[in-house]
Formats: sequence, C-alpha cells, structure tokens
Amino acid sequence: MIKENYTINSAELEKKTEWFIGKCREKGLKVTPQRLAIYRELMKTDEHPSAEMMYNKLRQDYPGISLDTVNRTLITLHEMGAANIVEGSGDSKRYDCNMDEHQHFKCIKCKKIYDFHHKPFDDIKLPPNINKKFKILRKTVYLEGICDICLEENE
Amino acid sequence: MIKENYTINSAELEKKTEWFIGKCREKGLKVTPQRLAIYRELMKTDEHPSAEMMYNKLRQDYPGISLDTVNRTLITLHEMGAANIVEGSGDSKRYDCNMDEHQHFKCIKCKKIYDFHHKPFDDIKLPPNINKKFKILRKTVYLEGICDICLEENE
DNA sequence: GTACTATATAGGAGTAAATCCTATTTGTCA
DNA sequence: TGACAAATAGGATTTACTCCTATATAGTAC
Repeated sequence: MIKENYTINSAELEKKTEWFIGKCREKGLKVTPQRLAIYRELMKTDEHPSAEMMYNKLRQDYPGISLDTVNRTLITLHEMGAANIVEGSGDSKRYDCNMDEHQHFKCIKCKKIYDFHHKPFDDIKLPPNINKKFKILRKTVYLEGICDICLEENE
Repeated sequence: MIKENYTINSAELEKKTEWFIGKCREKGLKVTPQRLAIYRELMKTDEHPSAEMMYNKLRQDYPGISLDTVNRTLITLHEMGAANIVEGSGDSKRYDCNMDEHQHFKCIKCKKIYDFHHKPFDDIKLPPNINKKFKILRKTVYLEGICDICLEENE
C-alpha cells in the first residue's frame, strides 16, 4: 500500500508519452523536445521533485535547457492535467492558530483560504501499516478549487 | 459549517493568551512582547495570513518589529503547537505525474514525499454545502510526520 | 518542400519569500 | 540585582521563482 522504489517500464513510458502527445494536441500546445523530456523525466521518478531537482537532472542530457523552461513546463503539465503539485508545497506559508479540528479549502485563483468543519473528516482511519512505518503528526482532508467570488467574476 | 467573518471576543482572546503563556513556559520559551503580539494578532484574524501580511499588520502597532522576527516566531508557534501551516503552502513546489488516485505522506524532517493508496480515501464524501458554494477541483487526504528513516536517525 | 505565424525557449535581469549573520537587548532565574 | 542564555533588529544573502526580450521552432497553409 505504501509505494516504494517505483520504476516505470519502457512500454508504459511509451504509452504514457503517446497519451501526453495526444493531450498536448487536444489543448493546442506544441509538442516540443523540452516538454517531452520534462514529462518523461517526471514519469521516471517517484521522488516528487522540485523544479530545481528536475533542472539538475535534465541538464545532464539537455545541457542547454533553461530553469525557466522547466518551471514553466511543470506548471503547464499541472494546468493540462498531466501532473499535480503535492499538497504541502507551493505558494508562501500561510498560518492558522485555530487548533480545533477543522478543514481547509483553498481558492487557487485568489489564494483565499476558507475553514470548514465536517465531523466525519475528523475520524477518518489510517491504514495500520502507515501508522507502523511513520510517526503521523498531522492528518488532514484538504480541498482546492475556485471560490464563489472568483466563480462569479469569471462570468 | 463553512466558517466566515470570524471574530474572537476579548474574553476568549485573554483566555488563549494565558494558555499561550503557559505553553511558552512549559517549553522553556521566553514570553516576549513580540511573541505575544504575533500570537494575539494571528488569533484575531481568519484570513490565514502569510508572514508578510502579519508583518504589515503588526508594524502599525510595533513600528520596530522585524520581518525576520515575524517569520521566526510563526515557525516557533507552529513548532510549539500553537499554530498550523495551511496545507497548500510552504516549501518549494513538488511535482507528481502519477494521476491515479493516491495519497501523500510528507516527512517534515527530510522533506521526502511518500505515495500511498488507501481506497476508502478515494471515496470520502464532501458535505453538500461545500459543493454548492465552491467548485472543487481537488480533494485529498494529506499526512505529515516523521518517516521511518528519520525516526531511526534520531535515536 | 517552403513560407508563415503563433508559440516556446534560452539566458539574463528582476522580484518575492525566507533565512542567515552579528551586534545588541531582554526575559528568566539564581 | 546581576548573569546569561535566548531573542530581536536590521541588513546581507540565498532560494525559488517570474519576467523580459531576442531568437528559434512546431504546426499549418500553400
């Protein structure tokens, strides 16, 4: 259940590459060597790299690639639905001193954070192997999307 | 269930301040005017501020306060269990192109991110008022703690 | 294949957020 | 009330992007 030492086989890599090319075409995005390289490199790892980590890896095979391209492309991958940004990362740190059980919704447009409380979320049970392997200090249900105000403004 | 326009009354503010002072003493941390001011200011807002936002607010009453102190103190609050860092914020962006349903555990010490998959977490149901008010684009269960490797190193 | 055009890239400059450094100050406790 | 470890201010530095602009290139139209 905990996934480790993930390695993608080359058949899967090619299949996903085809899917990615289709997705680019569908969205009217050009299939550039850099985009392909970044997507393929991200598929080969399970270490949830940062842009900097990706840049250092990619430079070995593409010495001319720029950090800006890596940054831009990773965000493009995210926007086109080919990658995610891991929860505890991104944007600047935001603080909250309400220590009562509650959950957060974050608007990805205006960056506003809304509290809500749904009791069943306080009690979700972790699989036992997680508790055995790691010391869990925090367990949250986290939502992202567009808030009502931003939704209205878009029309 | 969605909490809005939160204002703390002064009785509650004083009660929490007392609790905070006790917590500082318990942890051997000095009760400085800056710490108190930062904690009290954070309690008065529900906007989940960044350090910069806090700094700008606090400067009105404490013209000499430094941004570094605000940053350090907010992290101290977090470490002593008096504040949280909201999930979609902090550290540099980390990417993941595995779009199959899965969850993340992040080690707060080594920053490594582990995938795991617990099927019941794929199906958690949101309260209907959330879906009505916001457009939900992402719904995740997110864990933080110390990984097995860092736990071992600490002994 | 050739030409066109909108998109993407490289590389450097600029910006935002956070951290580091060091002299000074200040809670805390003996 | 004095000693000292801890905390702060303020500036320097680092990190993590983001912006700018000239050049290059993928996709398309001929």
